[in-house]
Amino acid sequence: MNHRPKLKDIADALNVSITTVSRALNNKSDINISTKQAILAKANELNYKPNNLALSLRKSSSLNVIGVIVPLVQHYYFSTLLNGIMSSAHDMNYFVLVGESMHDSDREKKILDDFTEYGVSGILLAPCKHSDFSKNVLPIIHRRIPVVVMDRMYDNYNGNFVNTDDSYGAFIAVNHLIDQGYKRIAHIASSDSWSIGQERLKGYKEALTKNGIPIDENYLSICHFNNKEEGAEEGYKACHKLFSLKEPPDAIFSVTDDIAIGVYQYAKENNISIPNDLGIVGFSNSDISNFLNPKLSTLEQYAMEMGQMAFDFFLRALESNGQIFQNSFKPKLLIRGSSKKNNELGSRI
Amino acid sequence: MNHRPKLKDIADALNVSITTVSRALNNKSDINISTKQAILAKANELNYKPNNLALSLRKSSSLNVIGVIVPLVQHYYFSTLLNGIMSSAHDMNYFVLVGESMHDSDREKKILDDFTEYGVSGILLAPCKHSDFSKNVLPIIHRRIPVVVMDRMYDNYNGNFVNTDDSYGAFIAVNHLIDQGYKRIAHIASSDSWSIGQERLKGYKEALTKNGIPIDENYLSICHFNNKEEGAEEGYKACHKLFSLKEPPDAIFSVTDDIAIGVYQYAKENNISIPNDLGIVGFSNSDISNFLNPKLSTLEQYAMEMGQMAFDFFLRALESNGQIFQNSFKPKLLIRGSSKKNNELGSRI
DNA sequence: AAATCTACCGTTAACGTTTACGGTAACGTT
DNA sequence: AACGTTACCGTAAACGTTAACGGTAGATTT
Repeated sequence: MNHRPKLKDIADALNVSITTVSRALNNKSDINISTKQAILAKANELNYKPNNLALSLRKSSSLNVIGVIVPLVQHYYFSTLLNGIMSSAHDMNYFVLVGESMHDSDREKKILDDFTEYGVSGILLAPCKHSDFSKNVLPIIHRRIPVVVMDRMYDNYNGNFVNTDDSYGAFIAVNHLIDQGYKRIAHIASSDSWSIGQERLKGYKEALTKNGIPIDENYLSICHFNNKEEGAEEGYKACHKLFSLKEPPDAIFSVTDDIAIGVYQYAKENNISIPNDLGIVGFSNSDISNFLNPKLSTLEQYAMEMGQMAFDFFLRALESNGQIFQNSFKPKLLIRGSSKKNNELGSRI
Repeated sequence: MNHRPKLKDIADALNVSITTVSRALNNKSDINISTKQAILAKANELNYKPNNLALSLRKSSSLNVIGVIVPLVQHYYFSTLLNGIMSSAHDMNYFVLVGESMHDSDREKKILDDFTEYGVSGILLAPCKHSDFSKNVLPIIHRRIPVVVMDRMYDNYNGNFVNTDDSYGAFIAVNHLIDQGYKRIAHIASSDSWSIGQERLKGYKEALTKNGIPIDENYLSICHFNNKEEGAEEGYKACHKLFSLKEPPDAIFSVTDDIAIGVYQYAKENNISIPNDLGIVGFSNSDISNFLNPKLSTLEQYAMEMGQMAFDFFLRALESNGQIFQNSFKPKLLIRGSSKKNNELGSRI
């Protein structure tokens, strides 16, 4: 007879009521110190563990469970984010339900609804492209379930979030290219209207104007992302367009690392030398950026720290009532081989 | 009033008992067809959704929830595996709890215990290195919770599993190198006693002997993995050792792509040309393998399909009683630039 | 006409826990 | 002696659902 011990087992063994046992284990008052100790000892002896399912039903919300939604776990950035969330969650004894929106807003909504129906105590969401805020997220906020939005930002959103200071990142990246002596700096941007792309574009322009360089719309090449996260092809096309100009750029700030890969391909096929003929800086510090040749300069986004903070924000939002937590991480410029124009010292530094 | 509708709401609205409503919604017998229809209509009108928490308590196991444990989500192979699992789970309306063992057996055990305590209806486990089967997994199997082991195999394990036919993969890889005309083929192996490394070593040896090539123990370089999944350094060292031989190898079959990266680094620093001076084949088709220069020949492991099948096995194990499901995926050799010795036609084919 | 069967439905207990409420005994206060 | 207070503990209801069991009315069989 090997069933899992419950309150009744302890109660029967000590001839007390279930309620008393519950009181002892939950540090409630109205209990004698010696009974309490006896109960605790017995609980320990029987290796009692509270039944989460019963607790969840009682509290009518899944205890210690959060839901996390990302567009795609395979993307290094998101898996790093997930890693950060899960490590914090594990420390705090939280379970993590994971769902993938696959960059489909309807699927995202379905998962969000499933999660709330399941009774998660909070939701951490990295929205997909074209995610519909009022349709997908608002109903959940109205249910008073803590939500932390990560990475992408909704327009006029003023709830909990953690994200990257994209315009700052773009600014220091372009500034760096200017410092290196590049003169005609292009930007391969993203077509969608999401804040990320817009902010990076903004930072790009700010850096140019601050350095007294006029903004040339010809040096703006827009990438139309499909939903499969395959930026390389788009980067290739965009690069081709830029090099069809009478005066092609001598540097590119690419809105993502993926797109930069396409630039590498174009450069290789057309004997354009990186970084001498063309400097390039990406965004994200994807794992691949380190294995390109030369290594791609890029912006570290602290995805793991973002994940940890997102979980922390969730916890704090759960406890405080209605307080709002927000943070933008300043990305860090990683200067590698792809953007060092005057590299007399070689790449061994 | 805006609370979530329950059986009682439907029952009250139609003046029937809760049980009758339950019967109607669950396609049970002992119910009049017209009452049933009325109930279904009402349920639809009120947008009734069953309460998972209550159901879970009743059945004393979390309904439609599985637990998945991988060593590290950031690893492309595991996130792809996860992706496969989650897509199938989503189709079948299952929730997926995810945990990371971080290649720590004790942590793995903790998560496994947490999952079973939580009441998941099944567990999909990609064991960490040095995972302790009898300590971590056996107790769960004894609880009759369906377990599917993925990727790594335990010694003498005869439960449900999906994995890769590693010896086969190694065999065709080495065979390919021989076909290309490489003569002195080394193997950078893994030190741990896990089946994966052993099987790949076995396949390596089989290919050599089948082609009448004697096995030279000097061409066996063992890598000592740490737990951080950083194979590149180890690969570098192993490669250094091999090239200190009087007669260095002209080809390397590397037990993983990560290790192959270290070989690339060594080759670059020592002006060894890949694939002309040194052919190399990796294992896993990691995302990076495609961005190395030249592209790394490697073995596709079908991680996504493995994940999908693992979930399918779980479902079938849940329904059938005690039946066991097993499958080994034959990996596919992806011949890329790193192993084409006689590439007169260039790499444009 | 009595007995049996069938179709339909409700009552009740159960899953394991928490909590509002009530109760008892001992003690102190008027 | 009557009352109030305190410390401790148990009873019962509740969370939302399912399932064993029983019951009733009508139809069918003996």
